[in-house]
Amino acid sequence: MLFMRIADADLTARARLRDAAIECFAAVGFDASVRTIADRAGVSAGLIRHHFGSKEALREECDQAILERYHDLKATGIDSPPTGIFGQFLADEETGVLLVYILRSVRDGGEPGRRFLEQLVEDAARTADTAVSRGLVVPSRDQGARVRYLVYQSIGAMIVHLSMRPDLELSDFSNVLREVVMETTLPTLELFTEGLFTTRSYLDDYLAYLQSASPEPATDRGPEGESSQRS
Amino acid sequence: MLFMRIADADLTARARLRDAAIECFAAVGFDASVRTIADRAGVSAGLIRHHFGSKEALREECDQAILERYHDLKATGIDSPPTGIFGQFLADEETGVLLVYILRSVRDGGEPGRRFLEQLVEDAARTADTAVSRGLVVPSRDQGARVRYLVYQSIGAMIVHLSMRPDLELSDFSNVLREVVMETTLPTLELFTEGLFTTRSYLDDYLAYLQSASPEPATDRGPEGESSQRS
DNA sequence: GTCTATATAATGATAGAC
DNA sequence: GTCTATCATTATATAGAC
Repeated sequence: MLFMRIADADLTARARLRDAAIECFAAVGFDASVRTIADRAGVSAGLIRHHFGSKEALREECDQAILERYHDLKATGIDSPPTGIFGQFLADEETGVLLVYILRSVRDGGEPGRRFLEQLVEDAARTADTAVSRGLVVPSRDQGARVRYLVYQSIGAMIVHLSMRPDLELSDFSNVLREVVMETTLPTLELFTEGLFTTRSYLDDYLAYLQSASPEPATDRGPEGESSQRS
Repeated sequence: MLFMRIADADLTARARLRDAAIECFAAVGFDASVRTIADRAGVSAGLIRHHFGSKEALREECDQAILERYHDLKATGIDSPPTGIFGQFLADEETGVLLVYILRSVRDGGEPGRRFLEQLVEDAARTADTAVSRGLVVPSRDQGARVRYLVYQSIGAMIVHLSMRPDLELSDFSNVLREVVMETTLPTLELFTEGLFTTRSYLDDYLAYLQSASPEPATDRGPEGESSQRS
């Protein structure tokens, strides 16, 4: 049996099935068959029906478990420097599985993925607002749009990385994530610190266009002008 | 027949099947059944085998066609201002299908997606190098890593948007893409123009860390210091 | 060239023995 | 609680008629 289990400890078969499902879903996606899941748990496929009723119900329980683990992680998490929004995920292998599970959910769409994504956006919004109010981050003319944009890009980039590694082995999760961070830290810091354009004209032109299009552009920023930093 | 075809003109049944497949793959993903494809083309499913041999072979032909269309589009394309790297895709409905097809390919991983992605990175690298040499974009300490990072994020963010819209109707493709651009233009321009951090310390600390870790950090940038802009 | 009908494989669901 | 065996469904692949 080549299980490579993370925690096949003395859990009830039900919990083992749930954890095995989480690992399978994270590793190969949600089209992992019930037989594969049962094999990983070391039990027979019929038990899935017996304990959960259906594969769909099993997945819902997995989603629930992941959401709880995410909240637990966030509760204990230090608010790390905003170097990419997800540096805190890189601790151990279990959090690696957690992140990959969420990435798969978002990638595959549907209600679970949407809920995870909205949760991430919500949390990031709080973090961003705090950072702005502390003067660490420049304010945006539309803070909500910016944070959503940043989350979509962070998550999306990781999804792309993930998609380039088909059928990831569970033991490789944290390694791959670390690798991604290694590759993206420098560009991220450069972009966040120095920007990309050498001229303001692209932005200013667009702002002028917005002004001309609608009378009240609904900004939540102060007076127009340079990127002021309020401490 | 509710076909909503884009170009069901006087094409040979083979070409119609291929175009129908492209549209189905873009609309619902690559697990679209051969029956669905045949229905959309207005022929029977057996013809797919007759003309292509297998669904996999059909997909390869679709990939090939998309790659050619992409190259054609890029050949005729003006090198637009780098407002996000893919503003040129937003023209008509056909290019919308093109982009969504590529997004699905990347999202689902595998060799086709990898090839598309590498193509995009390659092209973006040329564009970025030109922009840097023209003094429009600040140079990076690792241009290759930066452009890959930017492409992964752009594509990834669009994949996330796409995943939040399951079973997109073909006629909605360009609308959704336009919507995405509307939502992301301001944050993108802000970030590219003004950056995110109010301090250089995150970047400088990381650079110092890199220096201490390896003797020759292999930068392709000039002397250290402020973000110089050479015209 | 095109269609209808069928073979084969995989999957989730289910029933009943222990 | 757990397992084995089977059913029903769906998808692709295939064969043969027109």
